[in-house]
Amino acid sequence: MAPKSIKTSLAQRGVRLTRQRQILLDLIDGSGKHLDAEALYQLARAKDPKINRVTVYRTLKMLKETRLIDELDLMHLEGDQHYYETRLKQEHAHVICLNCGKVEEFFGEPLQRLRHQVEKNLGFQVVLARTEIGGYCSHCQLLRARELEEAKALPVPVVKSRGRRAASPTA
Amino acid sequence: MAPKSIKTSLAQRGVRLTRQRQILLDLIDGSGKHLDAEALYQLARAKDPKINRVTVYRTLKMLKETRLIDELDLMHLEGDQHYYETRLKQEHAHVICLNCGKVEEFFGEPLQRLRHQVEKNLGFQVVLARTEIGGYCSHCQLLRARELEEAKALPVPVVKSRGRRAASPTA
DNA sequence: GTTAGTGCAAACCTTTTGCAGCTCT
DNA sequence: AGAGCTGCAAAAGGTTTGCACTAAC
Repeated sequence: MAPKSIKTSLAQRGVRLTRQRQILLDLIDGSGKHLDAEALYQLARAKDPKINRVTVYRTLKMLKETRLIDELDLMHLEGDQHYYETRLKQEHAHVICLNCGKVEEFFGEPLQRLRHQVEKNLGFQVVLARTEIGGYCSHCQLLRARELEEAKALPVPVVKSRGRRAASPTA
Repeated sequence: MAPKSIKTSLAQRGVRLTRQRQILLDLIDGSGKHLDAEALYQLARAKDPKINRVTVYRTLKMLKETRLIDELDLMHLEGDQHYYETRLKQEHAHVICLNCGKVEEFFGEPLQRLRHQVEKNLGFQVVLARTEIGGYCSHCQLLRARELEEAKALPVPVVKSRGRRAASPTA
């Protein structure tokens, strides 16, 4: 069940808690992962085969505009779709491995400092913040080092590496 | 002219400096603004009416992959297109007014701290970082306060406000 | 001369819209 | 009862791809 806070928050605004929305809300904060519209649609379809993709998009848009969920890009590693997560958690940055697609979350004071400084120095009223960091996770750094070693030991003709697609991101 | 550094950097990789690429490179770091593919295409067309939109996309993709430019979303305030800027500047966050679309840049130590902490705490090798902050600029905060005052003084029926489109972002 | 890069047309993927019918409060 | 939502079909917006031709090195 999606936490009462989101549902009551919606109810207070006069937003109807339809069957479709309940399903989507439960999925969004039930799964620990960052889901995109299509994944959400597929999962929702398992619970209600009648649900329409458009309803998913409309619900996400509404939740985003009412600031109940955050929209992420995750560095567009797999395409141009967006990912979503509840706003219940503490503010965090998303750290994405450009090789394997793994997504880690970083909670730490620089994020709050940043927010405060922007408010103070620019006289800005911060409503939402999104920090995404791309690079290589410790695992892929090792992999890459090993590959380089092998290349040195066995100098075969260099294969031109075109931008590789990463694996699907995980929470 | 785009700085020699970018052009030599490309030349060293064996990338050809075609007429089209020269135009685009000059535009990208000549204008102080954050341009999207379409704006870039229109500007490039003024200098070379034969240039094709596809070439713009291909060039941007290549520059992004070779890490010579950064891709921004600017909170998708006007649509789902991307904006681009050279990587010559110091790392900075983009602060976007959700009402008027103005984009300010924030340089400050929390950004470096964040980067360092992610590298140290997660053993991550940071390659690129993107921080976007949405909210209300000082000007729009005043506007909004005034509107609220007027609403209080003259209690007309509330007009439901649907998500408004912001003005085009500026550097 | 070679190979990378360009232009064109067409496809692609994600998201939005118009409208008629359904449903939650 | 009636506004708010949904589903369907169709379109829009942004970006990529296949292929033959062109131009940079």
